[in-house]
Amino acid sequence: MALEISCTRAEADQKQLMRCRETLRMSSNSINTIGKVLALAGNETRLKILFLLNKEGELCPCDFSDILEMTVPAISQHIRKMKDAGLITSRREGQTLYYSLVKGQSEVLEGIFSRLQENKKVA
Amino acid sequence: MALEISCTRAEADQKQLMRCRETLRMSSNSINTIGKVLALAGNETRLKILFLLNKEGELCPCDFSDILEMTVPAISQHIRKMKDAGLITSRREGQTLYYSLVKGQSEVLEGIFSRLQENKKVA
DNA sequence: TCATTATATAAGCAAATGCTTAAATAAATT
DNA sequence: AATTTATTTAAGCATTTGCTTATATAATGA
Repeated sequence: MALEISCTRAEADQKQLMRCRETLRMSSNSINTIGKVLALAGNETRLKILFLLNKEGELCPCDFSDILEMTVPAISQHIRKMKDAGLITSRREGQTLYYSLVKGQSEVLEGIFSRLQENKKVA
Repeated sequence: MALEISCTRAEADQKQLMRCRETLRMSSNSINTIGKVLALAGNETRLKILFLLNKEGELCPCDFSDILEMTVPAISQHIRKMKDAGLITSRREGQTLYYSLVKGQSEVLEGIFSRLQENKKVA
């Protein structure tokens, strides 16, 4: 891909194109960070896990396996991704690992949860 | 996968498991809808497109191709997914198609944009 | 009408994703 | 120490995703 500005439309607003590039450059860190959170939450299984953790406080992989009717390894692999991203954390009690949300880690997620809980139109 | 409750932990809270299932059942439509939006916005290219549309009002595929340094077909395919999902719409002016956000269609997205614009910690 | 421009669509392919099953860890119980 | 339980990790595989290139459609202008 060429790097120079190349949109050939007669109406193309070169200043707008430059401004857009600058906007993205300025926000690139935020976009990258938020994009990762959205990609994680964009999987239905993970969204359910996050939503339930928000509502119940903490749950273990075995619980999720029951609730979501999925194998424990499948759950465990989803959990790992979210833990790696710093969205959730764990506490051990005997053999059981209780997972919970890392609070204040994602205001975007918290906004989503509030919408889901209110059971409003959420699109 | 078995359908009955099967978590065998001594501490397993059967009422909690039932409550979680009921919660998911109640919110399943919302979860499904929001999950699709998050999956779309969870791609960095699409997130940038949505972000720029929010900021600039409307832009055409050619603009995005320039700004994001990607081929027009690549852009066009991302746009299609978001249009199919009802997140964006288009207006024709001669040969050019101007795309814009469908307002009020996703409050979740709007929340994300406001965070990005403020350039705050967004995780 | 023919060429040009803007966009979309389709086919092909490499990479990423999300499951499965089997094996490894770790803690509790016997 | 050996067994059971909870969880993780790893390997394998089918599906999905997101690009590429080539082709189709649609509008403009010579």
